[in-house]
Amino acid sequence: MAESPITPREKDFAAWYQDVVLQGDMAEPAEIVKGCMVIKANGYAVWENLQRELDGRFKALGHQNVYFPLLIPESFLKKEAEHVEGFSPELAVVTVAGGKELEEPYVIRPTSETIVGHFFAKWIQSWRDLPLLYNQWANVVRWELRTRMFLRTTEFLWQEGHTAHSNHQEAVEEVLRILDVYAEVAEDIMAMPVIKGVKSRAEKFAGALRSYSIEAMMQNGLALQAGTSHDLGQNFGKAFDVQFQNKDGQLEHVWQTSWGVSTRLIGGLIMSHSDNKGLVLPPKLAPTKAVLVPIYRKEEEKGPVLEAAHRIAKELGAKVDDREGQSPGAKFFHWERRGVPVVLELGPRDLASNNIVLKRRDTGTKEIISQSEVGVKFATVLDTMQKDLYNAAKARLQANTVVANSLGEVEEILREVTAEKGGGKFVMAHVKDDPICDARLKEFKATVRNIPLVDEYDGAGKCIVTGEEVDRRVVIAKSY
RNA sequence: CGGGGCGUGGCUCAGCCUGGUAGAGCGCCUGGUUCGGGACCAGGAGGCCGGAGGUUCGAAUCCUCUCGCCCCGACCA
Repeated sequence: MAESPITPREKDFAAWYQDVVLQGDMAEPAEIVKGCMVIKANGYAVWENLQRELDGRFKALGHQNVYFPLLIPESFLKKEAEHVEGFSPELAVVTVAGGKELEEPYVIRPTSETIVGHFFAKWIQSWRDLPLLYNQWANVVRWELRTRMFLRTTEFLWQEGHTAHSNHQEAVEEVLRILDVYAEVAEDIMAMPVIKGVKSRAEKFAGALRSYSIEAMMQNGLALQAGTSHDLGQNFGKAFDVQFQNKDGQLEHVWQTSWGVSTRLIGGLIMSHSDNKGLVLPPKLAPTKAVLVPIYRKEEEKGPVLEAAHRIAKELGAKVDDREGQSPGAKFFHWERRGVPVVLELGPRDLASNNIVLKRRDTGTKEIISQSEVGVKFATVLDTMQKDLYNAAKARLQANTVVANSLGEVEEILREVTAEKGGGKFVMAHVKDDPICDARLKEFKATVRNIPLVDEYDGAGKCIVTGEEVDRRVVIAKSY
């Protein structure tokens, strides 16, 4: 990757984002495959870290990993009416295989509820078989009309949880438990504050009874749906005849859930923290937490500097950038744009004074510290940086969240921010959960992001569209 | 899928209007001097101009089609 300038964020947010992804060596468009991307080593390492965090939490809650086929018989999609309606426009279908036209085409999975339903029906007979708690790490394909790296690509990586329960309450508890896991990973690991809530009926997953989401705000004020958890009710249970015999000997359809987060999280991560110098990664997710740049001018300085550099780097688990023929300055820029949280400088002056220079990626502040304290200081800085990134994002979310009490006010606020290069705000207003209301908001190119689980505002009020009483304000925003 | 923009060495782009067989800067390779925020000198490698047709004696340049990327919209994690 040649290192080129990064478009300033305030000049063109979309161009900035793309530059950061490219210059941070996270991914690049797979220009030979429409709408797809190559996730590069630096990006994939972040995904692996996210996988590790999520997978451990899923397993701690009793889930097991499984793997279902990539190809799904086309007829499966049609078994749940709303599901097929929601997904058919974005399906990729295999009609020829082995040189022959297939009798029944396969769709490449856009999600796996249908094929999971089929197998759940085989595996579940008794209430003793429940709950079934599965997760799968997989790729899916959705033929999108417009793509952006990480945020929306034709193929993407995700995890999809699929569970079956003997009653609705237990399923709902599962849905909310997972939503908490998502929020925890987003906030504690990604340093990305989110709002947990219920999707409006108009925005819910095709085939679900209810969808829940975590919504994050990007640096331009647009919303990003960062994770979803669905209460599928008995819809798929009925469509695929997933039945169990209850304790009374009666046959019942199971209650299912499904939930997922994808590589989109990486897009959210980038748009939450990065700056005009490039990528900024929170310490807990950064593949490389620190790089040490050795500095020497005379040949006789080289040996001692490198020796000390490797000794200190080993102690910290840092990487030494000992490439020849690159000036220290060039190295600083290189690691800066790749989002490495801490860059250490060690030169003859430091050797003489037993010091080392430590620089934070987020604030850009340099600190000269004693070599004997570097271990403790390093850990503290990573910890502080993790917290500071979260706090900054949280402050931005709060600063850009406003209250509106009429449709006109919502329009006004959104029009104002949109005028500034496609920016956005979160507008809190009373809106009834009715597709008619969603449709009105769509006129402002905004949607109900979700109805927060926790009401941080002033309780009930009258819907700004219908005038009917609703119990709390919802989040309205333009979104990715 | 509609509207707009863009595809020329690895990267950023000039050349196209007015056809004559390809350039610059950066990067890369070799050697040397450098090294505390993008070093310098010398030498060198690298491009059938996104692809396919057409017009022409001759096409990066003109025409048609096509593929991809970016932006705006409609659809969506």
